[in-house]
Amino acid sequence: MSFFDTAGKMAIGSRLRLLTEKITEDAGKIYALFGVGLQPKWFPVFYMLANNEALTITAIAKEIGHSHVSVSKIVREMVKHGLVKEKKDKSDGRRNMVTLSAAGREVNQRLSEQCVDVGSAIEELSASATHNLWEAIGEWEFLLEQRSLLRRVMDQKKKREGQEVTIVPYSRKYQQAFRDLNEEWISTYFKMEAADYKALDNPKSHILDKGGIILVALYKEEPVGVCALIKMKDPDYDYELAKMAVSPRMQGKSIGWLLGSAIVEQARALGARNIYLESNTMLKPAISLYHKLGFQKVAGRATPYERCNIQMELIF
Amino acid sequence: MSFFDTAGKMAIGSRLRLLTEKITEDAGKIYALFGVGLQPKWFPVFYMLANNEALTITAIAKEIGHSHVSVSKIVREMVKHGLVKEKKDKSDGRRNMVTLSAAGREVNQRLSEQCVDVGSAIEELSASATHNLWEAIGEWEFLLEQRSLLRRVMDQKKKREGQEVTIVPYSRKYQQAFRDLNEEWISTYFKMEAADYKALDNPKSHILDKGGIILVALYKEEPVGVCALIKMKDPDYDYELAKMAVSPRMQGKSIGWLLGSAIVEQARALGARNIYLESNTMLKPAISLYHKLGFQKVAGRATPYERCNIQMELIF
DNA sequence: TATATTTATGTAACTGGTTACATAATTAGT
DNA sequence: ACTAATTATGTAACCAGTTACATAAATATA
Repeated sequence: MSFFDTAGKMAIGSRLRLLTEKITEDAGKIYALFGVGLQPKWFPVFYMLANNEALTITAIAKEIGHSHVSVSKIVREMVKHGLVKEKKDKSDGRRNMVTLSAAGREVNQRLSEQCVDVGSAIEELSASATHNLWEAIGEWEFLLEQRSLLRRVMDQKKKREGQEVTIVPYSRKYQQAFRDLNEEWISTYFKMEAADYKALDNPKSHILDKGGIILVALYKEEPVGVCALIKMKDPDYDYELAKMAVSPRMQGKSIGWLLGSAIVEQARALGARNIYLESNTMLKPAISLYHKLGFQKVAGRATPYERCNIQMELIF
Repeated sequence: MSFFDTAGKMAIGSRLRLLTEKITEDAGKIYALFGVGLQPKWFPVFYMLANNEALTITAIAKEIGHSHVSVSKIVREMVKHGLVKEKKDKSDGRRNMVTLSAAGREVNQRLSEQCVDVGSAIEELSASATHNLWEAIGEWEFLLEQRSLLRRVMDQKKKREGQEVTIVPYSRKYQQAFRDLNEEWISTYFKMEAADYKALDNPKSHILDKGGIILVALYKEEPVGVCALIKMKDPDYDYELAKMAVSPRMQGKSIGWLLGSAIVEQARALGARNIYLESNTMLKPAISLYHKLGFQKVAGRATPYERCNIQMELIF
């Protein structure tokens, strides 16, 4: 069974399941060996009851990490075997108070010997291993609690894909993409306005020839994001960041951040004192991106765009 | 959920199951995230097929540690999703050869990216833990392969119970036990003989008063084993080890060994040159115990017992 | 060469859990 | 004081595996 050696970490779930199963199987035999009339799967519930006067189904479930349904079933089985008793709580009609019966307490006595032997067997096992499984499980539980495996994989994916994104300067072949990517989000959230058509249809004359810049983000050769830096005729501001668009199919790959920081870098290289931009508070991810890039909200100015309800600036 | 902290090692199965479950759950979401049309539970089978031209159900099962039934089901599901193909083996009509379909190979391409990200996520996770779960699992698999958990617990039990056994000298109150324990095994395997009754009914006059010794093994105050050292009137032998009996309900606690070595010790203290005994080869555990105590088979001598077919001696 | 054993696979039923949904009792918010 | 939300529990159906048993093909053996 070299599978786990070659398949690597992808099979960790499978591997854990197998180990769990092997241990559970032996656990069954161990209970039989000690002649304690207890099923292994009852143990967590039984243990909780042995160490508490009376507990509700839900309380047990929460403590041992099972679903309440599972606990409910187990309790039912144990009642049938005379190990526990159920009693409705007087002060709360929903609660089903479960307690160990006399027979259950008697079993608990005998169980303690088993606990000792299992404990020392595992102790001995751990002692002959260089890596402590028990501690390792505890750590994983903790680490996964902090940030789930899913989250961690998502982050890795983003990181890897981000490395596959390249930012290149605009050229004729990206004109269609420049228009389409912008039209896509604008018409999703708002309506295309006259000023949009002017800039999107004539990027060269309206942006580049006037001393502006357009950058394109490529993912596997395909343009998936664009961003423009437009020269402003304004005494207060040198450039405007505008027409930033990222394909919705490419969200979550930091493309916006890569484009944004590249454009800011270019502006700095061009000797800009500042950058201005207009947006809408509806576009939360965009606003938060601008924040991360260093932009700050500024008081209202005139704008040709109806959809603009927030204005920001970045001072170098 | 402090359960695992207090319940200790007895709950290791439960704890492993919970961790496994959490990981499996996230695994499902990860497959969804990558849009690879693969169910997590298919992975081990899929992986094996991706790395081998064609495999039989059983071969896959053996390699990934599932039952063949499970593999059979998984293959059926994957066939329905067009990922694999089945084909009867021409040279062996029982074999069902399974291979990846073109679609399956295509999925394999996309899966590789996922493998990379999952691999690095787990790598990163391991790096931030001080105890290496992966290695620990490997070690446990190995150690449990060597000696199962059941075996280890059995050994612990024996050891602990052995420590609770005390060997005490015979006194009047053990006369009944001395008789009953011996009669129990003799009449199970053979028939009580005249010589038996003589010794068992009058231990004082027949054994002790003639310079012999009787030892009793107590487990929780109860006599559970007996053994006699009888002075022999023989030029060759000083003492005979006889009437050794251990309650069948107390087997597997090394009581025989404790009694035997105590009696050998006493004989040595009495200045014996040797010990003689008679037994029957049918009683395998007894013979092997005598061997462990240092007894060797000797040639035939006269004996009052019909059941005797082997004679042994221990030379100091 | 006929028969017994082993091997490959499938079907049915079980197991130890789960989620989804339902219901009744309690608590909170106006 | 009433309605909405929450909590405790149960029932039904599902899930990913298992074992037990059945069958057919191949191999070993007398």
